[in-house]
Amino acid sequence: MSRSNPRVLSTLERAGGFASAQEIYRLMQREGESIGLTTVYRSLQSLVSDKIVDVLRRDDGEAIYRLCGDAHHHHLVCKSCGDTVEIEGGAIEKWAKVMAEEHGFRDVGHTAEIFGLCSKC
Amino acid sequence: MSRSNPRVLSTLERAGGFASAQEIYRLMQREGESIGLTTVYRSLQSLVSDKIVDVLRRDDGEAIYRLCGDAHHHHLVCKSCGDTVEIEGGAIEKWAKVMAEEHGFRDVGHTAEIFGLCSKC
DNA sequence: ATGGGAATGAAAATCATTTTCATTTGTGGT
DNA sequence: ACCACAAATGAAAATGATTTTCATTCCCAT
Repeated sequence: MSRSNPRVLSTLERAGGFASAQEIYRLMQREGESIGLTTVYRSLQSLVSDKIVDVLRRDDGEAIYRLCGDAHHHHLVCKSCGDTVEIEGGAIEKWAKVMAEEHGFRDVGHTAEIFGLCSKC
Repeated sequence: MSRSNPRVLSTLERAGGFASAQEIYRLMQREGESIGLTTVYRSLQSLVSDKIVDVLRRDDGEAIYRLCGDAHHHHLVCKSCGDTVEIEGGAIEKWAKVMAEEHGFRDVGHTAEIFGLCSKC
């Protein structure tokens, strides 16, 4: 396994806590930091599995990485400007639990996301 | 511009109203239909711009096309054997609608999936 | 028939992401 | 200091979805 390169995290923070791997890489290059694209991807993967950042997808399929708090939450994403709101999903937790029980599943997790156009777009 | 090849739409319907371009292509091949991958992509693009189908993204970034107005459902997936159960998600629909309204979003859609271990695994 | 625009698809190009692998760096033990 | 070994790095190649190019085929109105 590999641990995250700290400069990647700090660049993501500097980018406003929301950027793609390619953008982070370009940003670091532009600022004279010497790093390989591979390391950027690896660091981001590691941050994701450590639950320090979240991954979402842009409309064009590119992955965007986003710093997030540790509380379990869901996202409301604007498909035009990418603006994201963290929302609470108590109803979902309950739904997932009931559905899982109903079908004999255990050890369950879930994903849920809402996307649409925000008031500005 | 190009118009959609009707066999693409009928294959998407036959696939349960929910599939990726590659899947539609493979399905058509398997059933002996002669078509090029390019035509599948072009037809899907055209269906999307005609608002006959919707496009979403899988977690891996692959685009999945879904018939609009299709009664949609969610999935309960076993992370060990991959077995999938289609489940109903009335609670989610309501949740998504409320959350969207609360934050001034419109034209919203959503994704939700539950994963865990099925009774056999 | 025939000329022109639309449709088609094979092959090449693009682009994000992952994998490979050889090299460098860091660390602990002696 | 020195050596061995694990972890980190990054260049280059591989992968896989999607798009573009372009030559060919199809269709339809004249």
